[in-house]
Amino acid sequence: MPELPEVETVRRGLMRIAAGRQINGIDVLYGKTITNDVEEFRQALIGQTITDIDRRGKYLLFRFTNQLTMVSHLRMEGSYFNQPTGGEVDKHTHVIFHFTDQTDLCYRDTRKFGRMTLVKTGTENEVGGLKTIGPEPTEQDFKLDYFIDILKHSRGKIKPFLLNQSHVAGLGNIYCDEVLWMAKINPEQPANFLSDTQASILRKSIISEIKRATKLHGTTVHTFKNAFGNAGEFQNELQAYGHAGEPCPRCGTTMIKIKVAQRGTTYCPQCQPLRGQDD
DNA sequence: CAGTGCCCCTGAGAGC
DNA sequence: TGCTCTCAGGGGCACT
Repeated sequence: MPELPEVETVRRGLMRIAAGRQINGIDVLYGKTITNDVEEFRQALIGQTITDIDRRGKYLLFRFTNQLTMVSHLRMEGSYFNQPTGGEVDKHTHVIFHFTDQTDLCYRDTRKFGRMTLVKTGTENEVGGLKTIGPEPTEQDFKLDYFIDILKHSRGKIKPFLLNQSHVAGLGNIYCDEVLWMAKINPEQPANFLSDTQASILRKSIISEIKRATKLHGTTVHTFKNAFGNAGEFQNELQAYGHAGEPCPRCGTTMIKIKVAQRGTTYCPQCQPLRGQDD
């Protein structure tokens, strides 16, 4: 499930296999992947060249000549890879961009959740979740004052709060469990019960964890592969996610798994106790 | 407006 | 063996 570090890894791969290439044909094998009219999408892009690939949160932004931007979200299992034109096409490949250099950029997505939307460059912030997306989880963009302020105004649980991309961009289920474990915060803690100290520690954990995971090319669980078909290395670094029933690396207590807002959630009941407002 | 819950999808794995 | 059921989950959307 690509989260920010995985999407950034994909972006870097795409810069090498797609940037600078000119499109001379597009096959759309599963129409729902494209939210535009499929024929208009194809006609608008044929003849265009990919000039750059940017990222905002978990969204990829393919920049084309002719002032066009394709917003691509991988959701659960979307992936890109390249191969020589005419290569084999499996049943989960839904979109193929043919380049003039006789290579293809293929989009594969087993669960068909991923979406692509073509818009005029400059209007991409009106597409889906980009309308309300929060700051990037970096030292410069994700300010402590801002974080403390939005926490105080939310009575919901901290885990779904962090999964909400309008609060801070890029966190998914895996990194949420990791940063809450690092910061010793219970996933069901109401957001407005966090102390300023906890908020500060949590913010630091988010920034450092995303940075560290990006450096290690993301986490490979299930099927995530980067644009070169390689796995990330960060799965070896996970402390909480996927470790239910095992001893907490910090205190040895058995980690437990519960459901929070429909999401599987692993945490240490000893290190991450539920606290009241005055604790 | 904030929060909740359903839905989109398929494959893996469990249970019978 | 083979069927059915459950689970995995990001984000859009309807609803409270």
